Amino acid sequence: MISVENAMQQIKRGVDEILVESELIDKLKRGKPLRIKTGFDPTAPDLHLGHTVLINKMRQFQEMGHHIMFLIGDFTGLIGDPTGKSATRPPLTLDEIKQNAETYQQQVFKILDPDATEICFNSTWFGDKTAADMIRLASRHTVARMLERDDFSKRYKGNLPISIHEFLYPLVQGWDSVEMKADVELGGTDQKFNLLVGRELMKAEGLEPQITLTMPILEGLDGVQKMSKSLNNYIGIEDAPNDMFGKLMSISDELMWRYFELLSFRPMVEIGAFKSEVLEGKNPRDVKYLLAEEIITRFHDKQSAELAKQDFINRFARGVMPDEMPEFKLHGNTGGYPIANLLKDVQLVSSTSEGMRMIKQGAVKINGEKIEDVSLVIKSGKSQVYQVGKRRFARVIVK
RNA sequence: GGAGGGGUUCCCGAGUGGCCAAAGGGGGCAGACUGUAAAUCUGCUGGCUCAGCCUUCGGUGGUUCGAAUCCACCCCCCUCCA
Repeated sequence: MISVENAMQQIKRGVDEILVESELIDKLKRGKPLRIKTGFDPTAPDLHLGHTVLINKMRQFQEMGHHIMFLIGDFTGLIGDPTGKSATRPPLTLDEIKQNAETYQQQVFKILDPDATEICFNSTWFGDKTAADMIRLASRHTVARMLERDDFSKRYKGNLPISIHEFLYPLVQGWDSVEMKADVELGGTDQKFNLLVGRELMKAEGLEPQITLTMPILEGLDGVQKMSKSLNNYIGIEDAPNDMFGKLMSISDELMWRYFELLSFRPMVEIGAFKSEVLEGKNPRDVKYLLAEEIITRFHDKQSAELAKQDFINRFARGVMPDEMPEFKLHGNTGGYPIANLLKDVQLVSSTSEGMRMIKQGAVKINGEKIEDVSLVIKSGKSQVYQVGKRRFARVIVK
């Protein structure tokens, strides 16, 4: 095992806060593998890079030889985590939870070593708890303390609803730590409150309290709001290589360094070297290429990464049309196919109104030539390439 | 249980009988500029068979030539009192 000092240095990469750091050092000094807990709600079956910040940290611990416990909150999923929500979250059904949990595992093992990861379900110990048990657990915390939580107090002050069951969430999550005898629990910064409840419950049960380690929430493609599916600013780990490449290239230079720190497995020294090169005049785009290639290699493979890069350069740096694009065969009326309908029917736009707007704005091209006539009718004939904006293409033949 | 406030388009929020497909902002999309950067500027932002028509302001029903706006009942949220 590596030295404690060295380990701490690695562990602290990208971390937001460790509570309490000295306790973690003590635990590491014992030289035994630590029990590392991370919990996930089975709510979002499609993982994106934001989720992987935490998983990367787990992997790091795993590589150092610690025991990784991946907790699937199948019981907590019934509650719906109130964290960071400005509204009550609808609870999931059992079926949804089961299915999501499956998908979760498949995706997570693109980063973690499945053989060295323990998967836990909190229904194991909560499933047969009685109402009386829950009341006992609920008595462990006060309303005032709960309301200290940022998201609760905001909602409370903002006259927004908070359901009683949402108060149970942190308690249940905390109890998981007791059951799992966690040494360290990892979570996003928004989880800090929940993680600390775990600490307290462990103390109250006479256990050594867990260390809490929080990771920052990754910003989405816009660089401001957190990466999330609902904001549509995410890169899914199952996104196609070309999509990943494009999305990664579209982030700002500033954000790129953040992505390097939190998503890349390159040592910080190397990343620091990239930074100096850019300061000395290297085009940040070229460094961004490296990031994109690394990420795509991780979730697909090296070859796909290279192809994606080539495709990107052809398409955007040289303005070549992509080789692959969706193809459609349409059957027009005798009069032909009105352009706006055609664009809608091949899903380049979501409505004919939008199609017309796009034409008026000069965003629509046929075989690379801009069209201006909103009422253009496409006669049947050979296949042509239709383009809306810079990224949306389709090859269409009207019969 | 009582009193009061509120529910508007993707989000926030203005709108109290016709000039309302609904101000303003955010977000999004497109164009210019670029490295598909970012920032900035400009335009667009319900749908359709698109100079016209159709559907939308919590729900249902009503008043009216005409309703997001007025009335009735219902549903939901918040505040204060109990």
